[in-house]
Amino acid sequence: MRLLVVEDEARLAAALQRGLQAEGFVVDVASTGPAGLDAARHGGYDAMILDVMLPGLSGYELVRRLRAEEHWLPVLMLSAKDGEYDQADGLDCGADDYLTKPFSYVVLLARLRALLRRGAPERPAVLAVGDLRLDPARRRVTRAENEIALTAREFALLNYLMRRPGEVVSKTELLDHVWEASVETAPNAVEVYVGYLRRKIGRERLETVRGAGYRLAT
Amino acid sequence: MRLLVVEDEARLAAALQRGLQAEGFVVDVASTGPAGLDAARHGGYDAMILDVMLPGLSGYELVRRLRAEEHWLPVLMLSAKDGEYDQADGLDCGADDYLTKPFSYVVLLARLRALLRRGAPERPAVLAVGDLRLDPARRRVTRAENEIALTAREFALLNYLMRRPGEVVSKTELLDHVWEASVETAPNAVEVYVGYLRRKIGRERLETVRGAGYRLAT
DNA sequence: GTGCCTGCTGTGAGGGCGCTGAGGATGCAG
DNA sequence: CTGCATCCTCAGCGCCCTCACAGCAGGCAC
Repeated sequence: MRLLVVEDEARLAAALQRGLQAEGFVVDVASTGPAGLDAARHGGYDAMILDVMLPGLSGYELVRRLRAEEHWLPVLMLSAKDGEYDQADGLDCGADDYLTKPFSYVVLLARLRALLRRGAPERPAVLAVGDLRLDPARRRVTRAENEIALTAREFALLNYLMRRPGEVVSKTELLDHVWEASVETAPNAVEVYVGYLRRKIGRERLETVRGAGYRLAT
Repeated sequence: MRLLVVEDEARLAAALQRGLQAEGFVVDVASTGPAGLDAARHGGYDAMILDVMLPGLSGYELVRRLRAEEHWLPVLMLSAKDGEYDQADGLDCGADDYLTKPFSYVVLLARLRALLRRGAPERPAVLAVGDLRLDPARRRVTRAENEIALTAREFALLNYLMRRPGEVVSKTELLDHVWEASVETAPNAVEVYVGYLRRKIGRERLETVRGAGYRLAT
């Protein structure tokens, strides 16, 4: 986990760096607004801790520019309670969370972890066969990184086949599981939808086993 | 551990103070709403025990204001069972736990310790998806820094969707979580409110997945 | 080659699904 | 009470999905 700390007060910056490194983070520090913006743009960080009062460019303005450029890096903002700035501004300009100085280190860590957890949602439930990927939760299918649009029935069919890669699945089994058991559907419907699927995921990925059923090539 | 007790009934306040001090806590007492709010703002307490019925400012309102000012002090609320107030309201306005009078002192202590163990609650300060931001505590939504006015239902719907960005959420799931489970609501209501939301947050942000549900674009 | 069977696909009808405008019901503020 | 906001139902509409049908292609047995 890589963090960027943008803070001009040297002692606080050093303390944060040391503390966060002790927690196992990789921490870079920038001490001016422009330097921070540059680092955030190019650095591939997982989150940024950002002071409001900075030389050269305020923290608000920094986030605003970052967001304007379509960077959605999670930002935890540190704002001084007194003075003209207030927390509402911090949120409105695009920060994800904020903390008022003085803050407890434990709280900072908790908020930071919450931010990171949100930032990188783990989704292990993705089916993959060859270069085909199917994400049931997002209802998304990609082939070699390209998204493929499927109808509900097509998706259900592919979903079933991808859970049995390499196996031959009979037409009646598909009718039972992909179609409602209640209504009688002609077996030809399966052939039709296999056809649709082939056009979208690639003809060769879905083999016909004559007299037996279909097999998803691994 | 420093505690703030906000309770206008003198005998109960005194009893609490004595009991909790015996447990090793440092206990301050405020006897009106405004005094309690002031103390909570500036006192650096680890938790607050708060009566609902207070002169000057109700407990609900007190917590609401506290949260609006971004103070996340753990709050244990004491509500009278009868009367117009109920527990749901207490939770909705930002309390962390509640107890109905009359309560056992042992239970109060247990709940209090649980609250303190949890510590400074890591609140999802802001949900962010793209340039959309939703602040549950303040009930505010902004898009690219512009505030968007939402009705209660619209807000609840967006709130739920923003916790599952990119995932497809079915209409029945939305009915279960955004609408009251008790009353039967037509699935069409979801469609209607999705329509309202789209007009406010941008048509393209809320995709329809035919036959499956809706997805908030990431 | 001929006949048969299995599977493929273009076409088109039917209908399910989702969107929207209108309006009634309810609650709240003035 | 009046006016307004919100919630939700209803009905109509349009589109896309679904699937039956029928003709065609290709494999297999003889």
